[in-house]
This record gives sequence, structure tokens and C-alpha cells, in this order.
Amino acid sequence: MNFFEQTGKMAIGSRLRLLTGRITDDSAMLYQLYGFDLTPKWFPVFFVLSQNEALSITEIAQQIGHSQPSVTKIIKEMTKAGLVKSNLKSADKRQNLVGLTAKGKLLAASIQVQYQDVAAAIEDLENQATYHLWEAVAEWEFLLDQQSLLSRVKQQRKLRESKDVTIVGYSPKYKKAFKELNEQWITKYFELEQADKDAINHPQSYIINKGGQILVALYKNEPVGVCALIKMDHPKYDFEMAKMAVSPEAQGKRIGYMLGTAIIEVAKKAGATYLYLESNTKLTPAINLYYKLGFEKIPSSPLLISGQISIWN
Amino acid sequence: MNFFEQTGKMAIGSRLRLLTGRITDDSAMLYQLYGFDLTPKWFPVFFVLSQNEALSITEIAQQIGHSQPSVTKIIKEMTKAGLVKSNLKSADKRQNLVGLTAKGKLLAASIQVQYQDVAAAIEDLENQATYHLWEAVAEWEFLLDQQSLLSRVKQQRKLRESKDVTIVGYSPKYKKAFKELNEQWITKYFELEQADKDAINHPQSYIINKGGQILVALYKNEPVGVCALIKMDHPKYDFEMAKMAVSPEAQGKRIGYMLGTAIIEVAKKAGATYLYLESNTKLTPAINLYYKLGFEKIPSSPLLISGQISIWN
DNA sequence: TTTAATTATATAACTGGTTATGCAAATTTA
DNA sequence: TAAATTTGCATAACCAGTTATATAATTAAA
Repeated sequence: MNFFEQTGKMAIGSRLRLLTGRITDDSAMLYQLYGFDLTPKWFPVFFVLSQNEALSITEIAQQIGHSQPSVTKIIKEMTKAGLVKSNLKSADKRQNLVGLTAKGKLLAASIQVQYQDVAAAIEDLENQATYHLWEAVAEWEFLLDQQSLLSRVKQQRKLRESKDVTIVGYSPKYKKAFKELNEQWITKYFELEQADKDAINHPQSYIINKGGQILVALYKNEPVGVCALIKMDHPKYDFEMAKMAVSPEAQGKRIGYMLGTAIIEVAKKAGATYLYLESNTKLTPAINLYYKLGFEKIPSSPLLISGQISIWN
Repeated sequence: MNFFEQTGKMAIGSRLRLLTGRITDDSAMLYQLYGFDLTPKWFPVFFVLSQNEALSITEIAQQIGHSQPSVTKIIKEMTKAGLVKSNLKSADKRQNLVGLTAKGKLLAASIQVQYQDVAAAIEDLENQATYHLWEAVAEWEFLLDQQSLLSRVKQQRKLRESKDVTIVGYSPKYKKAFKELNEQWITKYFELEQADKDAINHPQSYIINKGGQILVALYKNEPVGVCALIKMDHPKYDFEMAKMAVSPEAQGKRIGYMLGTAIIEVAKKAGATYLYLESNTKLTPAINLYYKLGFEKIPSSPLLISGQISIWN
């Protein structure tokens, strides 16, 4: 199996498929060896039916983890083989209650010896092994229930991509980016007010020269996010965090979070203890980010959330 | 997954199938997420082709562990998608040498980031687990290479069935069985001689009364095997082991072996140090059994093997 | 050097599952 | 209580693999 040494673990799906096929093939031969008229694909259905007097198609499907049409087909085949009787009396006329026939029950009783031998063989095999397949599979099921493989890979991608993101200070070459990124999202949700226009068109004079700061997030050396710290003249708040914008194409790389923590760092170094922030509550993802950064809601104003950093001190 | 707790490990095939499906489904979505025009089933072929300039269909099939028609179909699809060019120049005109196109090579290069993310996600998952799926699968492959599941179950069956076998001493109620079992196999291969007839028709007078012994193997209380110890008047050999017969229906339950070890035990208790045995070499399974019991060939006679017990002392 | 056997591939037919869909019965909602 | 929604099932169509088989090219054997 040199192939899988080359691919590494990302081929786990292919590798599992091959092993499964191997086991299923041998299982088919086992039923033959013991002289039972059964196929591996009937097994799960047969097993649950031997544990229950009668079940509906859907109940069986749920218990064994198959789709409902799969069970319908299997039941049809098993009925033909005389193992199962369907359409038993049910109060719910949509349901097709099925159960084992006398022949099926006889088979269920006599197949016990085969079950024992197979269980013993697998137990023996697992005892020879240092890694345990059964438990490993159970654990993967559990871990994938908690978070799917898809979502785990997405998380890894974010992690990797955030390594390609650097945060730099403002310089005139980012003037255009600062304007466009802010324009983009503000016009999407609101109208551009004069104060907005002033700030995003003239960051140097309206923000930096007044004691503020601007940070730019670069992804592969292209500016994809900005954030500003605006000097406030207020007894409690030293700065306002504002004009945070991230390009939609660069979403999902935790750029907002990186800009936020960086700007807080800058504010701290400038001696600030509280930051002010205004946001419309309808911008849910942004609000979540602010909470994550440590901002808290000021109860007074219902529509806006303003906040203060409670993280430090 | 309560179902698999009920079935126990004999449902390992079904359980693996479900897990495999789950992983494959997520893999398909991953290719979509990263924007690559690839499906999970192409992956093994695509991977080996990205490692080799050109391969024949059969070579690919062997490397990835698929059937040849499966690869043929996949190559057809990938050719249609422009990833693969087939019928490259080959000395052997039967062969269909295939390799990646420029587009395929580009894809191979750009998909590396996805590979990395998937590998990292799986690595992370395995690090969270106490049992390790990848290694467990590799170990099962190895153990099944050594001995198939089918053969392991057969072994367990023998073991179980040999527990239902008991060895008892001769009594007149086994007279018929002793005769029939011996008649059955002797007439199958040879002619019944007068000495044979005497012994199998009158075991009491011809064997036991002359200082010999007879053991009977019972399977579910039915006599299915016999073996005799015949007193010899010889300077070296105390007894001859003879008239061993096992019913064909009871074959494969290690009954011959059990009878043999029991009769040797009896001989030991009677003070014997060497046993004599004659057999025609064409009875290969029997010969193997005798060797297993500790008999050795007497070089002089080519057609017969006679022997001596060298196990004890 | 024919002839026979083997090898490489393609194709057809099958298998054990899946999703999509439509219909009838049951349940919930207005 | 009529209308809308949900549920249970069967059927159809598909999918990713398989085995069986035919054909052409190559290799081995007579």
C-alpha cells in the first residue's frame, strides 16, 4: 500500500473505501460458508428486525443510518426471499410496518453461531493490533459530530491565510484603499454623510494629524482591510475606533479580528484606557467581532452600540 | 450510533461504510469550496498522475488499488474535463499511456494549498483522538494480508466446534459406528482385506481383549470418529495406532488431532514409549496429521509411512 | 514460424448505495 | 373545520464502484 504513504492522511476516504470493500467481500463469502441465504447489505436491516417485533421503514432507516429508499429496496428483496412480511397492521395508514417471518426468525436464531465466530475473529484480530479500528471509528464519528470535516478544513484555511496577513501603519499609498474600502461597505448599508466623506477622503488631515492612527491589513501585499483610531475629546474615552472595513473578497481570514487587536494595542501604547465605538446593531457579524474584541454595550442607546474596552486594566 | 453498540464489532463493515460516505461527501464539498473542478473519485488517479509524467491504465489501477475498468472510466471523464491527455506514444500499442495536460499540471500545483489544509485538519483531528484511525486502518490491511477475515472466521469456527467434541472410551454401543466409519474410508481408497474385516466387525475380541484400546469422538453426542491402539508383540513398538476414521461430515473440527493426542495419552499411561503406524502416502491430509502428532517416517519403506512417537521421552 | 497463451484495454451489465420527487395520509394552523 | 404543512413511503434516476467479456496486440511455445 505504498500509494497511501505517498498521499498521506488526506486520502483517508479512499483508504477506508478499499478496506470496507475488502471486509464486505469476505462477509458475503461468510454467509455462503455458513449456508445462510443472506447478503452483507441485508445485515443491518435483518439485525434490527431480529431485535424488534415490528418497525416502520423510516424507523429502520434511522436506526441503521441508511436512507429510507435504501431500506425500502432491501425490505422488498427480503420479502421476496421470505424473510420479512410487510404491511402489518398499523394505526397510521402511511406506515409500512415490517417484521420477520417465521423463516426469518428461525434464521435469526440459527445465525447466532456465525455472529459468534465473526465477533471472535474480529476480537482476536483487534487483540493482535496495537491500534484499534473499532474504537478509532467510533471516535471519528464523535469528533465529526462535534465539527464536520468540512468545517475543520475551513478553520485550517483561515488559520493558514491569516499567516499571510500583515498589519502595517498608514502611509499615503493606502489613501485610495482607505477611501474605497470604507465607501464600499458604508454605501451598502447607509448613506454617506459629510463627516464620513471628509474622513475617508482626507485621512491624513482629518484623522492622523488630529492625533489619531490608521492601520492597514495587507493580504499578499494588497491592502484588503483598514481601521482607524480617532482622537476624542472626552473625559472617559481617549479614542474612538472607527472606519473599520474589510474587502468582501478577503472575508473569512480573520482580518477584522487582527485589525481590531492591533488597533487596541496601538491605543494601549498611546496610553488609552477606554475606547469608544459606534455601530448599528443590524450589522450582526461586526457586532460579534466587537464583543470578541472586548467591547461592551452601553445600555442607554438602543439602536447603536457604543462601547468600552474592558479587556485591559 | 446506538445501533453499532448493539451489533458489536461484527458490523465493522457497515460502520466503516457509513464513515467513508460521510468523509467522501465532505471531500466533494471541499473541492467546491476551493473552486477546483475535481471530484473525490478522481483524486487517486489525479494524484498518481501528478507524481508521474505518464502511466498506463493498468499501472494506475494497480497503484491506487482500483479495478482497471474503474480507471478507464475516470480517465475518460478527466479527459473530457481537459485534465488528462490519453493515448500518448507508447512502444506497446495495446497500452493507453496517459498523463496530465498543462491544465492538469496547473491544477496539481494550485491544489497543494487544499491538500495542506485537509492534511492539517485531519492531523488536528487525530491529535484530539485517543485512538488513531489512520494507523488502525494500516494495521488491519497488514493483518488481513497475512490472513483474510474469511480464514480467521473459519479458524474460530473450528475452535468453537472442537469444544463440542468429547473423546470417550469404547463401549458396545459404538460397535456399529466403529464398523461403518472405518468401512467408509477404507473402501473409498482400497479394498477391504480379511484382517480389516475381522478388526472392524469384532473390535472387542480382536482389539480390546488382546490388550488394545479404542477411543470414540462424539460430536453433539453422536459418534463421528474412532481410533484404535492395537497391542504389538515387537521389541521396540508397544502398540500400533490404527483404524483412525473421521466422518466426512465432521471434517474440519480437528477431531483427528483430538483423537490422536488422546490415544497417545492412553498409550503413555499404558507404559508405551514407541508407537507404530502404517499409512499410504497418498493420504496426504492424514500424513500431515501424523507428523503433527509427532510421528516420524521410517526411511526403509517407500510406499508406507510407519513411525514412532518421538514427542515424548 | 505458426499457434497458443497472455496482456492491456474498452465496454456492458450489475451492485449497493444515494438524492429527487410525487402521492397519500396525518397533523398543525388559521 | 378547511387549508397548509409535514410525514411516510415508493419510484425513478443517478453514482461510484464492481465483475464478466470481447478484441487487439504482444509474448511464449510447439
